[in-house]
Amino acid sequence: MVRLSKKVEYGLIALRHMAARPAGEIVTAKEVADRYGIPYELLAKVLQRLGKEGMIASHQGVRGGYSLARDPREIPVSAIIHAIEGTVPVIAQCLSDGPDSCDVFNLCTIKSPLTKVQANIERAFHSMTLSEIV
Amino acid sequence: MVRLSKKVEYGLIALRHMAARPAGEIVTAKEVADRYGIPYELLAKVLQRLGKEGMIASHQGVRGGYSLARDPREIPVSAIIHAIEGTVPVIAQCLSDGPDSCDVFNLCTIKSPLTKVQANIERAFHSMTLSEIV
DNA sequence: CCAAAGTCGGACTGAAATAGTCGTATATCG
DNA sequence: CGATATACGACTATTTCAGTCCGACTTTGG
Repeated sequence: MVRLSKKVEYGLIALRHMAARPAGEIVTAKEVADRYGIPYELLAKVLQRLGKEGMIASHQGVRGGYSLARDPREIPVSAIIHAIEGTVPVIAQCLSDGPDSCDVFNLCTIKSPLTKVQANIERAFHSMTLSEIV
Repeated sequence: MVRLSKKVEYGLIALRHMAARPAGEIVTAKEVADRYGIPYELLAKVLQRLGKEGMIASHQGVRGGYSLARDPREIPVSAIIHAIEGTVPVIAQCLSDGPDSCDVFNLCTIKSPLTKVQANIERAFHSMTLSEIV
């Protein structure tokens, strides 16, 4: 399968929600969760993560919440995915770095052609910004 | 994560292996499994699947095995993925048809923009054929 | 005919990733 | 102080994926 995680979907929905209203306006996690039927606790974690990555600004306390930290036109979808998942999405195991890379795949004959496809996919995610998610 | 399954990787390796030798030559599952260190039983299933989908021809019996059924230049990678996974890879849950489609995602604001990304990814897989996997 | 070498195909198990929950701490405002 | 937020880690449940096992069928060759 080639599929984004629910976390990423939720993150995109929340960010879009913020982008669709006046810049700087504060939105709470609960508000978004209720609005879109997303489990609150899970969304909260996603937003915390996005906060840590500098994608959104967090405001604690009683009138707190989150607000977009950047211009939606300058936030590519790829950055959102990366912020939430931590790792860069890699199409096939034999392309990944680190210890779990090619153990079986020393003999892997597929590696180099797949890097091209990989590049295409990354471009697809990189060329779309939050502002385009209308 | 955005990643192909092992089955697809194994399938690609096997098909490439066949494409790299004289057309019509018969190759056994065991042969490929040994050559690339792939679990035999799993590869066998993948090849069975590819056979059912008409991607390769199966030959039963003692001198049996598999052979490519089509010109490698006419087999796009997308067809291979589709044959093995059964379903079309869909980037996000809200894009899929059927019962598990939008239950939470009626309110999903992300659907239409993601279809564009989806189309890009499909194009990436569609534009590469087996013959290009050198 | 029969045995060996193949494919065919479903049921099963184990491991790992993902989704979701819970509890508690901390900050802020009125 | 008390209500309302975020912060954060530990825990559980669910699903998906990888891999295994087993029995059946098919063909070739002796």
